[in-house]
Amino acid sequence: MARGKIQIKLIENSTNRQVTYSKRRNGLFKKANELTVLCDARVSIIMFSTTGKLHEFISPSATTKQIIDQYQKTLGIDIWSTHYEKMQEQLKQLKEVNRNLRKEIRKRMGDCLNDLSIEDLQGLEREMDSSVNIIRERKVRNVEEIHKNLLHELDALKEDPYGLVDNGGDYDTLIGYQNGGGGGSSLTTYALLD
Amino acid sequence: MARGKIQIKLIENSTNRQVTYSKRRNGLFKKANELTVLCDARVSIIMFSTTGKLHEFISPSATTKQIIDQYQKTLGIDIWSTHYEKMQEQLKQLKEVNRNLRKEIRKRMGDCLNDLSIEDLQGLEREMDSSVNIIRERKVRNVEEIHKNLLHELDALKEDPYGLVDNGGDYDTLIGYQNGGGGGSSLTTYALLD
DNA sequence: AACTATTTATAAGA
DNA sequence: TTCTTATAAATAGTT
Repeated sequence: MARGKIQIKLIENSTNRQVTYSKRRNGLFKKANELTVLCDARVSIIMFSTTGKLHEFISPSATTKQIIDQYQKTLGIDIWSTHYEKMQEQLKQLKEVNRNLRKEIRKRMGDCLNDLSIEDLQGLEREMDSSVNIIRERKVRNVEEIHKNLLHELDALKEDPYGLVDNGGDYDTLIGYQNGGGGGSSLTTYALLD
Repeated sequence: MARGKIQIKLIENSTNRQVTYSKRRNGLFKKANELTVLCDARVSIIMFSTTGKLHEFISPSATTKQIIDQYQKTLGIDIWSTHYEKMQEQLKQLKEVNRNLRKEIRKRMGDCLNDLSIEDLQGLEREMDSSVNIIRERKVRNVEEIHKNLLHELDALKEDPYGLVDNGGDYDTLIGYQNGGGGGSSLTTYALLD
C-alpha cells in the first residue's frame, strides 16, 4: 500500500512476513481502539502468529471474559457444551442413583411401601428377617467377646494387684471397640443436593 | 480521515456514529483478513455495538472456539474455572453421599457390620425389628384387601352369571395392584460411577 | 526504528 | 444504504 501495491497472499520471505505482521497488527489494534472510542463499541481481538505467539486487544471498557460470555449468550450456544455436557450427565446420573439408594433405605425402614407388590413385600420381609438375624448374632458375638476380655482383665488384675499392667483399663476403648468412628450416620445426614 | 480530520472521541450524532461504526467495522475486518493471508496468522475479532449487536471475524483457518481455547492455554488460565470447579465439587459431594447411602443399606442387609459398636448394633437391630413389623403388617393388610376384592368379584359373578361385568376378571391386575413398576431394584443395580 | 512514495481508508456530502 | 471524492492514515520498500 505504499512504494508499490502488493498482492494479498502469503509473504514468502519470513523476515518481511514478521515485520508486516508487527506493523499491521499495530495498525489493526489502533483501528480497533479508535472504533471503541468513536462508536462506544466493545471489541476483543485475539490473534496468534504462525509461531504461536499471542497478541490481544480488548476495549478498556470490557474484559475478554465478558466479551466471550456475551458472545456465547448472544449466539445462544455454549462452545464448551461438549466439555460440560459430560459432567452434567454424570451429575444427573449420580443424583438418580442417589434417589434410588434413598428409596431402598426407606423401604428397609418400613417407609414408602406403597410402591411394593405383595411379592416385593414378602421378599423384603424375608430379606430383613435374615439380616436382622445376622445383626443379632453379630451383637451376641461382640457381647461375648467383651465379656471374655473383661474376665481376662479381671484375671490380670488378680495376678497383678498393684496395677502394673500396661493397659490403663479404660473400658471405653473396649466398648467402643471396632467402631470405625462417625458411624452413627442417619438418613437425615445426607441432605439432598438440589 | 478524509474531507477533514476528526478527533478520536465519541461521535455525538447517533446516525453518524452508526455509519462510522459500520464503515470502520468493515475496514477492521478487511485488515484482519489481509493480516491472516499475508502473515498466516489466526485472528478472532468479536465486537458489540452500543446497542448490543454482535459482529465477529474469524480467520478461515480457525474457529472461535479454537482461538479461545488456545488463548486460555497460552495464558495458563481457565476463565471458566470457577464454573468448572463448582461442578467438580458437586460431583465429589454426590459421590460421597452415594458411598454413605450404600454403606447404610449394606448395614441393613447384615453386611459391613465390622464398623459398628455394640450400641450401634443394638440400635440397628431394634430399628430393623420395628421396620420388619411395619412391613409384615402392610403385607397382611394387602393380602386381606386382595382377599376382600376377590370375594367381591365372586359375589358379582354370582349375581351376574353371564359375565356381563365390565371388569374382565384379570386377577393379575389385582395381584400386581399398587406395584409402581420396576420395583425390584436390588443393590447391584446401582453400579458405582468411577 | 525511521523515512516516504504510494496505496488505502474513510469523513462528509450526495 | 451505497456511491463519490477530497483528504487523512496506513504502510511497502528502502535506509
